[in-house]
Amino acid sequence: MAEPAGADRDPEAVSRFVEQFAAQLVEAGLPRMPARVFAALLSSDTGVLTSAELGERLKISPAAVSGAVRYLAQQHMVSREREPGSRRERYRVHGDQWYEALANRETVIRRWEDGLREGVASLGPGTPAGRRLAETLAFFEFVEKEVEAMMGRWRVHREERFGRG
Amino acid sequence: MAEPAGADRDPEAVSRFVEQFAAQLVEAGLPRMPARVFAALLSSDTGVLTSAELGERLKISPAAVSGAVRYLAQQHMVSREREPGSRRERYRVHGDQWYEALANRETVIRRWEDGLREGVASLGPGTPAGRRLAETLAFFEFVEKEVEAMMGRWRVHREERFGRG
DNA sequence: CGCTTCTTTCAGAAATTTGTGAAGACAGGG
DNA sequence: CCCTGTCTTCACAAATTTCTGAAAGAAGCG
Repeated sequence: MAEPAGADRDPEAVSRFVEQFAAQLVEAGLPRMPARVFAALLSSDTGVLTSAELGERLKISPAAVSGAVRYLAQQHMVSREREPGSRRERYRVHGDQWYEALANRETVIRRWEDGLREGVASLGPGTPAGRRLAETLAFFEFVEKEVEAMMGRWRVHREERFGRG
Repeated sequence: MAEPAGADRDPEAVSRFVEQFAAQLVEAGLPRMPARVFAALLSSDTGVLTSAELGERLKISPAAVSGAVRYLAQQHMVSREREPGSRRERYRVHGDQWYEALANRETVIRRWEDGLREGVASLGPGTPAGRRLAETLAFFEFVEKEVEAMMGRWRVHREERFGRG
């Protein structure tokens, strides 16, 4: 029964999961290729794969891997490591950082807030519409603070439950 | 100086805001038409517009309005009301409900969780990959609980600051 | 210093998504 | 019971996005 450590167990099962989970990510707004690459990394044993491995498992061209990885790195969902002494690059899911990136989306929220502030100013803070926007803005500011606190609590919770990975 | 209540002040300013804020929403994953319709509602004085008004302000066809509104209603970001005694339909942003819909995304999170659970099972809970997925799953479960609590706090905070709208 | 291996960039083909016009459906009002 | 006004659905056209193959660009290694 034992698990031949190092090799993925049932490649088909893995693939099924990858595709299915990637589909969810797509539905949530992620572009397809990045979603697939990400899911593949997530379900790999080490959490690290090379460009070639990704291309092979997902049956996509090097170009597609390159594009997807760039996207994911920009979103801070993976990091790229240069294997010293080799031209190979390795991409890694940061075990405990990627979901912070997902959950935060700090930059995005900031831009929303900026947009809303402008809106309040230009529609007039005293108008009904202005007031509605101001309330929305307040909500995002609130969330921003809360999420930060929540992440702190998560780290504690996580450590209790999993030990620090 | 006063604000001619009822009429939007500077239609151009409103439009600028609508388009700019909609663009942010698009970037965050919302389809374009729904984003524009939503922004238009958000920046209207009453928070309620008819299909015709939307089409006129955004320069889009009735078909486009129909599609966008259906999408937004499914996401619980607007609600539709039938003006009794008229065939006109009115669409409303729920002042304080839409961001709950945004923040919750409960259904989405649930599906992610389901996907992850399957993944853990099929990759094997004892494998490194399985453990990674399990941790991710734990994270989402954690977030789900936290968000609920957060929303409670928000309602309190909101009431203090704005009175119950 | 040139060879080899891997990655990135670029232009185009293919597929998907998006919005329109036109026809159909539904509901009130005469 | 038909007419009118409003929303929805459908099929198609247009635009955008997405992925590939090919060529150029780095970086180690002999």
